[in-house]
Amino acid sequence: MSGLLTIGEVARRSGVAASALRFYDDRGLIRSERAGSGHRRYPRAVLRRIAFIVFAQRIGLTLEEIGQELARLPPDRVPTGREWSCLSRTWTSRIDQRIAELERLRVGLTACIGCGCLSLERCQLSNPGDRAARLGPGPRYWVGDRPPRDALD
Amino acid sequence: MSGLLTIGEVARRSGVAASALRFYDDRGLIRSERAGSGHRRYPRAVLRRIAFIVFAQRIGLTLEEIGQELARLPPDRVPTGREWSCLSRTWTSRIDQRIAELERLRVGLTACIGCGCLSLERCQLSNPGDRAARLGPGPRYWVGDRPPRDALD
DNA sequence: CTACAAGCTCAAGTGAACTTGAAGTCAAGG
DNA sequence: CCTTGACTTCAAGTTCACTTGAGCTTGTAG
Repeated sequence: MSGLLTIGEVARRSGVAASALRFYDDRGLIRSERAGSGHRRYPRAVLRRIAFIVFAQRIGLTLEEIGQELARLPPDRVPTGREWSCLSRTWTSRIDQRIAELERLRVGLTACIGCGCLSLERCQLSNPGDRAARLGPGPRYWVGDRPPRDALD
Repeated sequence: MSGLLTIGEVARRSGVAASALRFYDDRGLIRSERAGSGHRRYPRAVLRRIAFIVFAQRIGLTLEEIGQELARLPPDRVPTGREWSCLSRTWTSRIDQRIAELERLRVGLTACIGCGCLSLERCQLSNPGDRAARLGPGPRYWVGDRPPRDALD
């Protein structure tokens, strides 16, 4: 046992498909050495890195964002408490925001839609602090964006 | 004012782009009549239906699922309390599951990753009750699926 | 009557996160 | 030596939820 893992071993141990690992490799989210044969060889530490990626994805970060976080952390060292707590704070608040939204939705589910009043006018599921919850095009009034004045139904 | 709305009016009032409304229309999520000109005309009730769709999307349902829910509800009547509470229960439990997952992730964020122990072996972020959280391919050990016996790092 | 905004259809494009397939290479067992 | 399985690259395909664009028609204000 060389201490280096093949892509197949990493896939089996992490639960992430080999094709996905190659994809991450191409995007620079994980780094591999190459055996003489051209085959990828991963240090065991890659498993922790992959766990980090999967974890972050479940929180809701895109691979793009995850890449940025990973770039900010030390590449081959365990992060210090200080480094970690910074990242941790950001993510925690992101989690908390999403939980808050879900809780608002749950309230709306019984209190607003149930009674047939699901309307922009009477329901205040919207929350001014939540503007950034979703960027880009798409429906956003319900998640915090203000509807134009004539939107009331 | 005829009581019927054009697609542009619906778009403005709902905050959902006209192109998205046509898309929903094609998929049968909303229904329109047609003016003699061929232009879509929507009854005001469509706004409630759209609100329902947007709401459900934020909870995390796909349009496919939303279509099924809508099909089960009465097409042109406000649902009865019984009808509603059935749907509401399902969605509430879905929300609760997701919140529970996020809370586990938050704990993991400070307790497990922070201390450098982010490993399949020592961290028990996994939760046996959460198997169905994500179907299909993709990494799942961290969200509840059991890793194979040799996966420990 | 003429602009021009708003609507129509249909096909194709987008972006995220991968997966699949083709065509070829490498390592180990019999 | 031959087969089998694991690996390689690269291009193309997949799903979801839309958006964009082309080319055409309708409705309305001046």
